[in-house]
Amino acid sequence: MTPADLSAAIVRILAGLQAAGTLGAGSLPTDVVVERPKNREHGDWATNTALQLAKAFGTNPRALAELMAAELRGVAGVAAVDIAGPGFLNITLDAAAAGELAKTILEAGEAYGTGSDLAGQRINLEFVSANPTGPIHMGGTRWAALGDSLARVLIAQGAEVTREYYFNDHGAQIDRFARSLLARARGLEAPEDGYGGAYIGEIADRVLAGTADDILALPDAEAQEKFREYGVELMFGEIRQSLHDFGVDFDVYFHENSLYESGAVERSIERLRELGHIFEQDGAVWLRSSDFGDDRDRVVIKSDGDAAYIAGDIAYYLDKRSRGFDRCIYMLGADHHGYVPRMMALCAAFGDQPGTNMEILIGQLVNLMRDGQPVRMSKRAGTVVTMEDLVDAVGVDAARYALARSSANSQLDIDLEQLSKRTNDNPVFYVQYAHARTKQVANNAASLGVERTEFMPELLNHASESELLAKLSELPRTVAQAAEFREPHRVARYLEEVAGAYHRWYDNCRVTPLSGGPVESVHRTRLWLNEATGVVLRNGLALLGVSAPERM
RNA sequence: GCCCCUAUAGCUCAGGGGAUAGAGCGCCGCUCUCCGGAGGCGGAAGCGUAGGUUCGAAUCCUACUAGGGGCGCCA
Repeated sequence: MTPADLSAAIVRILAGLQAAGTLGAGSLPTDVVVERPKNREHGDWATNTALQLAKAFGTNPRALAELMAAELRGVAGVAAVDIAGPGFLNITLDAAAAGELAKTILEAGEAYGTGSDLAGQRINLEFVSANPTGPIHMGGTRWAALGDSLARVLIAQGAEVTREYYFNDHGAQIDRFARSLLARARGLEAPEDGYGGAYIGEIADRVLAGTADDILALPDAEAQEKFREYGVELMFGEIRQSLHDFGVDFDVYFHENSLYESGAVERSIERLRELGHIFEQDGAVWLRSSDFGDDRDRVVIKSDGDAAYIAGDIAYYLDKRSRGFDRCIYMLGADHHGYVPRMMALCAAFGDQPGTNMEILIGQLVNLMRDGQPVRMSKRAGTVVTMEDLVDAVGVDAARYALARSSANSQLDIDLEQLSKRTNDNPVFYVQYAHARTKQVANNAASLGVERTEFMPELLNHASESELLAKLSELPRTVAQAAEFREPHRVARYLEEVAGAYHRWYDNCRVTPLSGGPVESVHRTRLWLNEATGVVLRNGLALLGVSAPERM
């Protein structure tokens, strides 16, 4: 008996009451929320359904609660139903019905926690998309952790997800990058508007070492082109490697330049022109984005004939849609939030639904802190702190967990001291240790002959077992909400609660008998609960891309 | 000036209309004759301000204050 089972039972009861004429006409909910009450004196589960629906059914909350309670008491596994306050229903299960969950979880295994809310949806999830002009900095790192985890959560809800990286290999920033490489190779200062980190020297050296001809002997324009061609390739290789080492691999690395080479940019602008949303003024080509909620119109082709940045986005969006994606989710940094209205406008200009076909998530900035001061310098990049810096300092698990455990729309300060020097005082270790402990307990149980040969769920009746079971039952709902709200951090917070409940259970309920004592049914049954906790922690950590070690 | 995000414990953050607002860290106590004490138990400590909606607001709305970010024919 899980909260989901109770919820379904309540929906059936309401329908039954209405069919019997006991309730007036009123639209029935398809799902009601059943929650663990904060105060254990209020039972195992509680719902405020009667308070919320009474008005719609033309009755008062207390009366509706009475009707529902009478029916609920007849549901198998329900031990008691009380009505409290203005109309809360407090439900107590019998221990066996609650304990059954341990077996359910073990039978489901890796599938426990998955759902089908998003079944059939084809989602394109674009994140990171950092320019290949330098290493990935903290903003991109946060998106890598959060985006990859979101992808996993969406997949767990049945969506078909393509992780995509938009590779901006076209335009002025790349030119500056190439000029910077060339200048460094010639022993000159970086250009005024160029890039100056130590990595520029490294890349420049590798370009020189990797090309047979003496490209420094070429005229500037040709030499710069060589540095652009090979330098971008090398930089991008490094970015891919950093991401891979971070546990993030994209299904598609999309090259902006390909949109220009294939003519997709011209074709997409032509399409908008046919739809009547393009006009020309002052020698430039404009998108009438103000017709679609943007605060002004936007230049698509500049008066000098070059494409503006948005031209690539127009073509890219159309390309994603033509590849069959119902939803295109973009994860952007806070410094790009001003770009959102024009993106939504171009979506609408194509006749699509902003917010549905196109969804944009904005992530606030993240600061690395050390000794209470922001860390701004990176050895390699010169100015920004990179993904590699963070991983070097704290490791992949701690880095990903720290970045994924907070909501994207709050700014985040990450304390390197807490994550590195005192690693055992870190939330990720609290969770990972709980998982390792389930393994240790299982090993001890095996060596003492405790096996899962019998399962008597009514023996899981200690208060700490009730708490643990209740917490384990919430994984499916947590994952579903994380997917619905695009908030994978919910999974991390949930796991911390599971870990706490497990540690408390461990201190109260032994899986192995005291030395010399007989192995009893209760030990064998508790082993199921121990294993079920391991499954939940493992499945949850997997959604965050964090390892579940068997020992620490 | 306009737009976006944020304001909850000493710190970093959860809490998407419900009952006594939580976690980790830090601080003060306690806890091991038996599954790893990297644990557990107890304590001190908090919703920026002012209104509004509601039976009920940390949560929704408005104003204000404070912090961060953004407002190019840059990318």
